[in-house]
Amino acid sequence: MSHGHHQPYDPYYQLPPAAAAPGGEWNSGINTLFVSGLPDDVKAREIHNIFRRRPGFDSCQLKYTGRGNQVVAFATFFNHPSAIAALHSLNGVKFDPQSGSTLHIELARSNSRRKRKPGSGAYVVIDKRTRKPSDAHETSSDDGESDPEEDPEMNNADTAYQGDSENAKSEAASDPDNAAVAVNEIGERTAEGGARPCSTLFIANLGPNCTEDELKQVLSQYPGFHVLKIRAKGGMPVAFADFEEIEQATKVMENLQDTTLPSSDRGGMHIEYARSKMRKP
DNA sequence: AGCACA
Repeated sequence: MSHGHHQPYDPYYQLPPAAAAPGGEWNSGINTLFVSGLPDDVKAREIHNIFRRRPGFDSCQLKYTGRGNQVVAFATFFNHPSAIAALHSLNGVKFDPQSGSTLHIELARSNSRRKRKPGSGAYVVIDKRTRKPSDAHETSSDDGESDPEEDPEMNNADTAYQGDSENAKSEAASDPDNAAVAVNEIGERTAEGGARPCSTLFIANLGPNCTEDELKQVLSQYPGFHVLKIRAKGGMPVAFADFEEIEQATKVMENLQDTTLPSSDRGGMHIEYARSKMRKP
């Protein structure tokens, strides 16, 4: 098939605006997921149990919005790639087979500003529902374990509600001081490690336990991503990621350079252009 | 610094 677009090869060619994500930024500073599509009787514990096994998970909170019985949740990870990986693996998953409800997950518009208190519960409930006018303080219990018998079968250390009102401020929107960017502060120069631009990337400094799947989920958020191959070499895995266009590979290199995967025990990933393009499958 | 697959 012939591609509809054609652009001349030029090593100094600048990224076309069309290469940017539709809708704006490369939200590479966002570590928080916004979860909707939840049944109105969902429990924070259920949200927590879904996310807790995901690599890089930090904490989550369930929020009963005031509108209808709409319930949403926020899940916070230690870094952006972890959040993206969880997003990809959980988005669209059937949450309740009975009601047929399906998880809808997207990146939150800003990170949850709340840090989990050490030693306290890994999830939080915010209830803004209009129950009774007289009961304005809803879930506001003390910030200790207020309900130890929440779930006897899951009585690990992380099953304590803490309804505190300071959480109520962490909305999905409006948090400019935390919006975090530093997106692309590289020029259009095309000399990464001396290698010439290539639509295949070479990724090194991965942890020994990095899996192809983990990395793939991170990469697949970027347009043009094609194929990932991981190859272990002397104990240290390296990866090759192939993209449709050089410009797309460049974007990914810029955005993920030095970011640390949850599986990593070393520093962040080191990404360069591969010396040769990945062969066609 | 470490770059494979055909």
